[in-house]
Amino acid sequence: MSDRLLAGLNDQQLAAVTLPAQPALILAGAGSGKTRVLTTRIAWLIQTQQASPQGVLAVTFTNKAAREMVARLGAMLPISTRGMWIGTFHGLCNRLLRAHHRDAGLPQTFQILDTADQLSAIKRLLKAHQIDDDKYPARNVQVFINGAKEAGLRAGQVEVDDPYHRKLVELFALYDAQCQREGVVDFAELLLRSYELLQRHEPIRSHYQERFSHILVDEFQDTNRLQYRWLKLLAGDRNAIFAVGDDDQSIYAFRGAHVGNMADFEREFRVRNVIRLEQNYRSHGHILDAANALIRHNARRLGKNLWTSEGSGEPVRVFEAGSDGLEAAWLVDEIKSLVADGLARRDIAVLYRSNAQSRVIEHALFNAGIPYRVYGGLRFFERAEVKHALAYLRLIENPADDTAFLRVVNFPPRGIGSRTIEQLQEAARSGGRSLYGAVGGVSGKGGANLAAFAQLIDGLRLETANLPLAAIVETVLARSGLLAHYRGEKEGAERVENLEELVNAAAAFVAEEGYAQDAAGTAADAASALPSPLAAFLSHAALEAGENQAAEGQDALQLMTVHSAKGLEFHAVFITGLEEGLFPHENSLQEMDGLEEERRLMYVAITRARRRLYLSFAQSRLLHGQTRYGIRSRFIDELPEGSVRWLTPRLRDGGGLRFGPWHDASLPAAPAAATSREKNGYRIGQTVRHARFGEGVIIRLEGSGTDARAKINFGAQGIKELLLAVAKLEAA
DNA sequence: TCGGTTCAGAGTATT
DNA sequence: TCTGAACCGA
Repeated sequence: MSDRLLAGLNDQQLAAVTLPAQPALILAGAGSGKTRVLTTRIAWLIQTQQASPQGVLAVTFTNKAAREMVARLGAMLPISTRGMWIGTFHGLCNRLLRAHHRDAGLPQTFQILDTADQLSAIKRLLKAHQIDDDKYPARNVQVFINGAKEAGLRAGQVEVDDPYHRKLVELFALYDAQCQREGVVDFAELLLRSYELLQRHEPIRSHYQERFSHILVDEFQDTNRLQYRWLKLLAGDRNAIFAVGDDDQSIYAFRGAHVGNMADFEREFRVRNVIRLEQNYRSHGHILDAANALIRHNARRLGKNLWTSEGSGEPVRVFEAGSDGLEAAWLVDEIKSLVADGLARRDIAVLYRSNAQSRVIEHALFNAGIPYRVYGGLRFFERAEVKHALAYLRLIENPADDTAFLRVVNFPPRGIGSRTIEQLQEAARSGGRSLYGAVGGVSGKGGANLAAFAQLIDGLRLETANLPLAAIVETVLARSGLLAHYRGEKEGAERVENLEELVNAAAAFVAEEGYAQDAAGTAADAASALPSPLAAFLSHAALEAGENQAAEGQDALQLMTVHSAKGLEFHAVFITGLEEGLFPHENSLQEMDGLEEERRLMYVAITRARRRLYLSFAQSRLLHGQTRYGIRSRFIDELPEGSVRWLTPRLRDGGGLRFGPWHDASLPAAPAAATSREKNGYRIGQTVRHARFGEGVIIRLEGSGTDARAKINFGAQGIKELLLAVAKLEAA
């Protein structure tokens, strides 16, 4: 059984999957089977009983990655993945805080502010304290606060030496106090708060440290400083962190990612097991040669070189266009011929550095009648009408949520204008209460309207108390007047649809996800009562904003930024706008290590392509209303000539475009699985000690009698095959 | 409260 | 050039 699990892994993958419980760093190149290693590792640990499903904690950055891990694990193991701690940093922290809300100093019903909610909370704060918003724009304050939190710092811990920053720190403290009063936490707070929870409460800390015998981290290069400390704290003395990442694909420094965490981890945890996954199962040789050559221009790397057992394939094609319009026109022609040759549109991606570049391309595609999908944009739970509905739901759960209150107090319009709101805010401030709590403090017509609104919320709370989640949502939509309001609007049809979709989402949440899922295996951890289905749904809405584009039905070309292409792969990839100033972006050149990050971004872009890669740039481009003349990106010149073919006269002859048949390389066939169980009292997964090699894990048992042999992974010492009769193994 | 006008800014993004 | 936010008048 475990042999089947391990079948088909290459040597490095096998070594990684079966490592002993020690700190390990896996440098997983693009397309090297990273997710497979992660999930197989978990399955291996569980199947060989080195860990129980409850004893594993696996953390990712996106819900998508977490879902994929759960799905693949479910396919590998006949166990329920429910109740396992596999999720995003934020999702897991939320779980921790829900279970220990009291110790974390939060109300049971605490709600999560998304980025937009946080910004409006800050705006409100600035207004209340009459801060000059020219000097302190809400956006900057937000960046400052989140930056501090992501570095693990509270207001009192930020060191400042000028009046400007002193004021920011002051606002930081006021903001935190406001959140505390309102019972809300922002994204960064989820992490910081749960870090502090573990740090300050020894029993809770040791409980989880003992429970999680194995911690696995995906995309380790993207962790920020706080996440690193969080992991370290949770790992305790055991230190069994299995970190998988690729420093060459670190492209999120701008949002706090600290690649240095990889080197820090290696040093601080004295990692003896650095394993490189360099065999690439995705791209043909020329594409990998281009990627390798490009990334070699970066100085600070842990070092890695991708290779493939497939052939060189086709060279990378480069096209020079006269203008951005002509670049798009060429793109259209090229895509048409790819499609004519039988390639599915969904297997072709057009990548660009910044969103604004999509416009010209979309225009050309639209005129040519080529179906396409643009990634990025508003997600389901971010739509105004959905956020309105959620605000009502939040108020039912937690009336002190002023952000939610202000969002819907006069929506749909009910005669509560800015005057009334000001009076209410004054009453709330002087009484030290929430807006909701201060409703009685406003007199006159506005006051009456406010009272009616408060009654509406109270009524909803009572009415929905015992209803199933979907019915709660339905009731709120009807009684709040939201549905009626949008039905009466000329162009409200889509909004009405979205609101109806919200009811479906609620029903699906209960049915599929099962809000009580968390409780299944973790009842012992949950010191307090479970959150209500409504609270769970609201967290879900904040933590998972949903799809960012609809209609995936038809076969459409894929348009996206290079950033959003990370982790994806396509048969054919176009990287467009390869001009100095655009890619690498001019703003990045001023930044510390900015150029290297841009180069990594290019590396990510190149390694998305399986079979065919196009690079293009334009001599002129309309930017901010003005024609800019660009020169081709240095990144093109950093590619090896032998792997590149110019389609326009430049370095080499132009030459006609020829297309070969598509070769689809499948993964190498898995060797036939052998069977083995216990031998001479040893079993697979067992940790043993060898006089010379130290501790290792048995990964295979073969032969019998005097010929009985064991294959053992000794981590840094490598994988050895030993005769059981000769080697003196002790059970560790 | 809405709708039009003016003005600044324009990079990448998940939770 | 285009977009979104802020602002002012009806």
